[in-house]
Amino acid sequence: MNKKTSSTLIILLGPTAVGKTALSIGIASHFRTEIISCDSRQLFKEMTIGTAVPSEKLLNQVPHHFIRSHSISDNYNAAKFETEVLERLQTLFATHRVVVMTGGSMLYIDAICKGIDNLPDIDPEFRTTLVERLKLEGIERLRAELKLLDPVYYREVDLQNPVRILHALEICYTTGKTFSSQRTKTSKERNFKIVKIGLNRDRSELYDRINHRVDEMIRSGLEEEARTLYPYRHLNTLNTVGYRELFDYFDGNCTREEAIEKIKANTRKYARKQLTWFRKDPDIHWFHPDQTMEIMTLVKN
RNA sequence: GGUGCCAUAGCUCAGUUGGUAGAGCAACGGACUGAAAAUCCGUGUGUCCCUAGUUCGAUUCUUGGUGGCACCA
Repeated sequence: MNKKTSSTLIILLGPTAVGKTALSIGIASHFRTEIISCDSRQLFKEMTIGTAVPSEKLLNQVPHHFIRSHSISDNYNAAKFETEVLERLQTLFATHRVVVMTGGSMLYIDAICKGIDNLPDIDPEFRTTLVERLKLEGIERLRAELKLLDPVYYREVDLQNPVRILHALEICYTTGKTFSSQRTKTSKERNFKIVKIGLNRDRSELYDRINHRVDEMIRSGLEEEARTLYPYRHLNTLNTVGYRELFDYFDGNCTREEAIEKIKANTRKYARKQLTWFRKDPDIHWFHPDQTMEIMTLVKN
């Protein structure tokens, strides 16, 4: 076995609020290594309370990467994450046999494990134009356009989903080629081993933790944090559970109590969506967060 | 204690001129390779409070309970 393939990335994943942080620090400490966060919202330095970034005290126990490292104005996406994390991993594997990655952003995890197709960046102004056209002309019109430009993808895509239609059109117009011809549908090879550990617990227990964590966020000043971000509410990054509900309250569309209940409900919904995605991944070894002994036994081999 | 109103899904409620019932929210399931905490699709889960009648048939009408609310004492 050569030196490269002996490198191992341990990925700790699971629904939001399941209890990943403490365990990730435990595992990283054991291997004297560092942690890469895989969370599409904790990336941003402007958001802290609502994204449940671990406390300074916890973060200081082990070096963390990709937490509050970018700005909400950066126009970030999963492909950029893939590039940056792979670079960082190369550096870390030079001095560590094992690196820990933890988080619950499904697409971002897959981007690291399987890669993402090579597509050009989309001009934000062009996207805005298409979004405007969607509003003015309706989805039917854009669907018809996609049918002409890329009949193959038209047959595969969820025609009710405006985001999918828009993205395909963006790629067709930007590259001058069909979107379908640029979708490889294959996984990239990685020069390190991947071990996926999934954490889950009883649904009612998970929901209790989510509800309590939201109350805790409110006590810690989530409302104030959201108020400072209110001017940037139209950025995609702020279309995020915990913020958009409070923006609704600021706009007078609901009461404060209703907003808080809505944050809890939407967080529970998000956790369910994560579990739906993870369920179909056969590579995940599932545990309860309290099974530290069993988990350590698995990762040591 | 008296009078009136109410009792239907986990919650808020609609409805059936008598043929065992449906909305919103919650819950549950699914899709998803460049917005992904995004976006999109699907599913009704029920002793219609209990009891005795009338009826071919009662969640619906009638009797008597029980519980809740309001008002009067």
